[in-house]
Amino acid sequence: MGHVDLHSQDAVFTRAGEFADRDAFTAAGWCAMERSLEVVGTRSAMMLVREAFYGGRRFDDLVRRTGLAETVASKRLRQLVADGLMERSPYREPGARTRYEYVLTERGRALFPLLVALMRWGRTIQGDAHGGVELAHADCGALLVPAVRCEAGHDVPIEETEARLASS
Amino acid sequence: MGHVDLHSQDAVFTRAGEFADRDAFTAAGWCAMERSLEVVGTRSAMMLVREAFYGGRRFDDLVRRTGLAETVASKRLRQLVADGLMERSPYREPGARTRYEYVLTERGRALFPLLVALMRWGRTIQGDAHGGVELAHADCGALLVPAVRCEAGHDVPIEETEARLASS
DNA sequence: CTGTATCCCAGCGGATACTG
DNA sequence: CAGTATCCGCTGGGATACAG
Repeated sequence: MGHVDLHSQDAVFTRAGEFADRDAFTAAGWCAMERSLEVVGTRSAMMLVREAFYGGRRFDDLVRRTGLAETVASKRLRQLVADGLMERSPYREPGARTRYEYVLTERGRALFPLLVALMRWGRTIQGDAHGGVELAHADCGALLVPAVRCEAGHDVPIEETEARLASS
Repeated sequence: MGHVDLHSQDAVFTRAGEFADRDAFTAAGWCAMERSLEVVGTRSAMMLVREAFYGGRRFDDLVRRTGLAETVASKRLRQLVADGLMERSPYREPGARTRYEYVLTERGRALFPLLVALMRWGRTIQGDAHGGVELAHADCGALLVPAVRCEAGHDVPIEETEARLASS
């Protein structure tokens, strides 16, 4: 491999430590990404989470505003509750009978960057000739964009990203 | 709606303009998020993109390192190319015969924040008792985290997020 | 080595009908 | 209003076999 990169301008992650061995990954087993996809990898799951971020709480609202079939919404909500992304709790408005509401848990709210990333990336495809909902900073009106930082606070571009096996 | 929020501590997006009308969304049609999910909403798509970020290029590598069946990888790669996330181009190492390689396009590389969000969120579920691959800042070694900013550069928490209908 | 063709199964999502 | 039960088509993904 004398001339390693024919396309060195195409930035990819660097590989550190054992992971520099190409096949080490196979031994690493399930990636954290796949675990995420097991939980929120379906259209219905993300749509319900999105509506929850928009403030939807009641079953009927979630169904109507996602456009999902009731059966699908029902099953998915149950799973989202089981997975700890939402909580189903009873509440009663004064004078009304008891209802149930679905609210995002902390784990569910942790999907905020994921939601922003999905919505923003979707805007870039198929032109911008669409209506649709967009997310903005309430204080200044500018559109939201997903970013990548490290825990030390630096902005991290792709070229400075290192993939390695977790110490664990 | 005198007492609006029973749970004002549960941060959700505020709704601006027409979108304050709950049913305006239905008229807004497909959300950009759903378009994203149409393209990268499958396990195989994101796994192939992930491997491409790790530097995988050849069909054989992508298959082995994702663990996907060849048939699935083949079909998915073709679709990723059709969707403009990857490019398939011939190249030849000196003395070897022509091969093909798959490289991320700019649009594919724009999935970087999405990948980080998925990998990071996946770590938070099912404990941290796992090996697996983690992403870090090569310069300082700290782990990557997804963030949300606005185009004006402010960090934006959920409470300062506003959902509105795109002007278009 | 880099795929494609075919067959198969499981899961997602919708339609319809029915309960509390 | 807030679901559940049942059925059914479509697609994602794997196994096997084959081709350039």
